[in-house]
Amino acid sequence: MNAEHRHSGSPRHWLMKSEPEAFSIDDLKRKRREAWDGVRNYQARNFMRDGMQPGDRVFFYHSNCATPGIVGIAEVATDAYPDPSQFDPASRYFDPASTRGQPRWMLVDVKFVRKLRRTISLDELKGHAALLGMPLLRKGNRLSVMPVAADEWAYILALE
DNA sequence: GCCAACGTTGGC
DNA sequence: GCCAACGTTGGC
Repeated sequence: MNAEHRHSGSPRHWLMKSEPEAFSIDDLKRKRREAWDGVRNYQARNFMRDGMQPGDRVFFYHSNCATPGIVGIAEVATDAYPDPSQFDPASRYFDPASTRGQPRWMLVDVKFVRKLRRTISLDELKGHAALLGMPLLRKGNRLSVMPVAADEWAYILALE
């Protein structure tokens, strides 16, 4: 994806993973809005930097927990900007190779939209042939930010 | 807690 | 530029 694809067409859809022990959908609900810091994977960064625009919808996914799955909906609230944590030596996300002049890591703010009425678990998603093309379901996938096709988005919402 | 899968790093 | 070693992710 590149700059010429930005701001064209209808809003895109995304999926963002978070470990609920670190930051859950309930945390987002309480705070209303959050800077999605700590992404240190280039592909995930590129989706935020080059693909996301304010108003895009996001599936909030709980990973590394008892029942991994989609638990809510958020919305992209900003364009991408430098992740402040990369400049903070006290942060676990500090990156000594990054400079303010040439920041390596970008993020967006996301805001809470709603919780799903129930968790749509990873296990359940795997049971739908229509969804098997999702990067989320690819074996060994470790991306924490990924696109969701419009038809997959609608299909999943219809499961709720 | 285990470990497969993957991305990154660094020696050469 | 190769690739082994290492660290991390995340399901189970």
